[in-house]
Amino acid sequence: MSEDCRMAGARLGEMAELMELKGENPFKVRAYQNAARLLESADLDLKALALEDRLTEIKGVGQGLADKIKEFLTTGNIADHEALKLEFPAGVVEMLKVPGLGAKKVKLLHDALAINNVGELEYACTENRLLTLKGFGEKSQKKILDGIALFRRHAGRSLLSHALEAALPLLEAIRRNKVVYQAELAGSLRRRRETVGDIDILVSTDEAPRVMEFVTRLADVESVIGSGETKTSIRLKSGMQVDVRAVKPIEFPFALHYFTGSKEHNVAIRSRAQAQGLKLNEYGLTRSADGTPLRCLSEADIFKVLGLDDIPPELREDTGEIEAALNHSLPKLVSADAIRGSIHNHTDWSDGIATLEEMVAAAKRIGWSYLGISDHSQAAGYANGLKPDRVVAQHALIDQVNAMRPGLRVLKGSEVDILASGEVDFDAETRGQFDYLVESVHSRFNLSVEEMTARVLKAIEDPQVMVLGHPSGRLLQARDPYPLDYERVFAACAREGVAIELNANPHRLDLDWRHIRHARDLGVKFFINADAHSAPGLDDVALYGIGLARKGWLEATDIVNTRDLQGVLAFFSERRSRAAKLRPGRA
DNA sequence: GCCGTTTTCGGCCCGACTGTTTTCAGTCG
Repeated sequence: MSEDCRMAGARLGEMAELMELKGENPFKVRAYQNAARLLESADLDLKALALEDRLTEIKGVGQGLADKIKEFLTTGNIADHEALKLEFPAGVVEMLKVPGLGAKKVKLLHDALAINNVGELEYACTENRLLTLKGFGEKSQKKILDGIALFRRHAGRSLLSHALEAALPLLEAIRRNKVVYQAELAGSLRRRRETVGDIDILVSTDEAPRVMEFVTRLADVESVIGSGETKTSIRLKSGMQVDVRAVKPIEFPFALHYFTGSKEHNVAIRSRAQAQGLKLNEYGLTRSADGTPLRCLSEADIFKVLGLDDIPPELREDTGEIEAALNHSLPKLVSADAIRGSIHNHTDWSDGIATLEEMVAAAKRIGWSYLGISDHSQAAGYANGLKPDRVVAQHALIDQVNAMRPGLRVLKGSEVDILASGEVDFDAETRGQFDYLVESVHSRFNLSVEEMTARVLKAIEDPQVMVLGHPSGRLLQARDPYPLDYERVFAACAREGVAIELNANPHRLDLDWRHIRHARDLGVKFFINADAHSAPGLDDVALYGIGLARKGWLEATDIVNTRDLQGVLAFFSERRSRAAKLRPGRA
């Protein structure tokens, strides 16, 4: 049922893009965007609501949109949407993804220069054809070329979350096939990389051709790229490519290790095997001298034969995991059941879609013992940030909820903007009313590395700041991280007792796992936070945040929100006393 | 197209930044 919701939302979103290109009333476009965003992150039984004529009870859905949704539910299409698609080729819509290009400019490029896709746009830039257009100069042409380069770097890859959502149902379907003994995800998906190029599924069976045949007939398949006896590549309707490989049961552990990668990890492992007089490939592990196969029933067995501890897939990036496995110093990686709460979450008081009570109920369902509410601060006008009077009102509500003993403790927080000056939003008195602050950069991304670092370092000094939120500011496939001297920021966080956030939103996954270990080695502690803007958003901690922490080699003790409520409050007071010692006399 | 202690029309967030202009349009968050 939530699938209907997501798909209807996606359709309305596409319609909004097309209407924007067409130059429709911007407020009408926004109405479609709002409804799309809401539907895509909500979990409503649309069919039931439609049947009872109650679609208009959804906030932001009036009679017009209700009719469109109903049309989609009954016919699978929306006539207006089909008509709009005829007006603009898909390549024109794609140009909207180039940073710096909006609907107006794309339409002008399409109308005046007959540019139909990103490739033609790039060519037109190199021919200086944009310069003839009103409102375009050399700098904008250069900016568009840079934007295309960024767009290209991400093309063909998918977010981990999208890939997992597509892969898990396929995996289940394959596992249900009775000639399949075992099936697992492999590749970068199994290693929980933040983006993946394709979905790899490995199958153990004695009847490979039957499995291959079965795979080509799965529901979501758009086309079969290729299909042989043991390997089939398909393209899903979503555009994602899936490679399914079938091996014999005895080969499965070796193939699983091989196809999980990374390539770099495999090279290092194979050379280690070679040095021991062994040969490792996707079919087995044999003695080089006489070809005698060594039996392994699991990946752990393979590592054991090579004198190594079992290396979790997330660590297989050839960044020291093999040495650690040799020295028995691999970390005992954190798991989802260790998490006791999340302290960076939004409600409909700012830009979330769920009420505070709904968020609390969802957190309770997960089994958390505390939930921090951290709506945006006043400077975040675009996100409906709270002014001091609304802070007071929200705190009264939180007191009320806590007084009703909801089964967990609601903490009073705020995601405060780090202003361009490095000041933290709100006056000191208002800041003092919170249990804690998560501070984040949301504006002025184009500072130099010195300016940005100075800005963040200054903001860390506020004694109420407990967490540095999404430290790099990156949006996967959409926005590069802003320049920041991580070394100095990590050192300052360690000294101040300020934790660094591992933002579990699948579009962020920030701090990047490549930096996490270094921060930990400098003494930094972490929060894995949902940054939820809806009730289901809280699940991102378990779905994606844990994978991020594991890729960063973290154990439960590195992560503050594995502690109970008292432990988290103790972390806050420790932070305050450190700030007081570092800057005696300041509030 | 949605919404209503401003309720059936008229507003819907709005300021900063950029590149282009010479007072502004488009994009972004």
